[in-house]
Amino acid sequence: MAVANLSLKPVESPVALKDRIYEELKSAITSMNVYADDDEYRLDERRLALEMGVSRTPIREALCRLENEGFVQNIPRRGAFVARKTKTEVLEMITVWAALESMAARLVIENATAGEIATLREMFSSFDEDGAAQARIDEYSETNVSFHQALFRLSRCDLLSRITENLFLHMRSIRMRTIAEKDRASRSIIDHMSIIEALEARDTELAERLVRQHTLDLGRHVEEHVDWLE
Amino acid sequence: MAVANLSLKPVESPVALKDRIYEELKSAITSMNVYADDDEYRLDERRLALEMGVSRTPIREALCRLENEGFVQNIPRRGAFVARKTKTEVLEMITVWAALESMAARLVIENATAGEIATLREMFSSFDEDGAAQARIDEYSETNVSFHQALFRLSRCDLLSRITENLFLHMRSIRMRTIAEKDRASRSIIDHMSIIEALEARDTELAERLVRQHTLDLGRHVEEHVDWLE
DNA sequence: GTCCCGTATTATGTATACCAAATACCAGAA
DNA sequence: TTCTGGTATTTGGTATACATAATACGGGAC
Repeated sequence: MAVANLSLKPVESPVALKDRIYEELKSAITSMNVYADDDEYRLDERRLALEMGVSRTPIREALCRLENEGFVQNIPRRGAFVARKTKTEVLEMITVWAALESMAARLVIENATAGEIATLREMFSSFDEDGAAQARIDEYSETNVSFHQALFRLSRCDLLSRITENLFLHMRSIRMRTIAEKDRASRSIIDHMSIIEALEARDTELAERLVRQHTLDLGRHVEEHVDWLE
Repeated sequence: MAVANLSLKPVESPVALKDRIYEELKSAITSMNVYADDDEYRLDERRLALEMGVSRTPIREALCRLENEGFVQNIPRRGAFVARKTKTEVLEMITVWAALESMAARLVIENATAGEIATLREMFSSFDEDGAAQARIDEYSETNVSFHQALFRLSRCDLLSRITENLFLHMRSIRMRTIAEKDRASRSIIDHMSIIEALEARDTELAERLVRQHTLDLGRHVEEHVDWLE
């Protein structure tokens, strides 16, 4: 018997409620300015359930995941709160970030093609003129994040990307209050160019050191200039 | 009014059911030999609830946490299974480990006292004679793990330790099937001594490189010799 | 007026019930 | 005997109900 050779794609299984709620809450939390004031942001299960039109159960499962990822702090018998990182925790996140990204740089040199590395350079092509980065600071900030994410993608190591993804989201909250310090942009673009050059030259040790130093510099900057974290 | 100056410690809040279940399940999963045969180990919610004498709710919350940590794989509408890592995933874990531990080495040099570094050396004092490590391979294996954990502890970076803790647990399952390869012990002890010497000399770059290479070597070994992972 | 204690209320932790999807099983036909 | 299709059962996903701990509030005493 002839078998119909249809090219079928698997039907998408309906996404579970808890997963959609997780996404919804996560994006809500990461896009809010947690450090704007000193209020604690409480996440009332009952209220959330009511607002989202579901029962408490999937809300709780979503909060559980968010707690494991560090976006929510759950105090027994008290409830869930949007997590606020201490300065120490932020500095430790930056340290881990530095460790992971410098390893990513090594892997990029091992695994990425010259063409792929070239795409990194292209990302910054529109910021060539002096002061362009400061002038379009928001746009540059986006490119900045994309650059670091691309580095992880080109490393071909999923786990590295996955761990860092949450670190990025945490840092985004921090950045919301750090926009003021625009003078770092020019420094940043120089760093990035040096990193790209090291990658192009396939200089593993140099690329690794530059990436690490770039991130640790951010850490030092936070250490010295950020005084609004407990 | 005089205030009674009693030295009281906070009453321990009764540990929530879900947390005890989490601990119980985690230790059960990490101590079992997941890779012994090809069976899938199913975690039936109802059966677990019955066996542990609780309802399904706390079981589900515990499974949720374990899933986030990668010990359990939850297939929608199918149930929870003890997670089996693919070879790729194991290699990626080792890569991340290498990244984190080489950063830990840097921090040890920055933050640890000479006395603390000396404790690392002492850990291996009973394995001084040639072949002692191979002779008492189980004991050496324990010391081995302790050494790496101590390195993270001395780095004074909680986040590094915390992330690595789960990596260690995952690797333990792998090691259960790798005991056969005893010839690696002598190589391992030489590596560790070189690392300790670099730490004592406060040679950051060297220590970092040695630590990274030591772990990446393990990765290469797994890559080449482990054929029982999918 | 202030402080303390007891009660009421609220919210989390846990248990249970219901529903829908997936699998297993069985019967019937080729 | 084997394959197919339908039904039954199992099981995870979700909703709801109940119990208990924590907090808030109010009344009474000093």
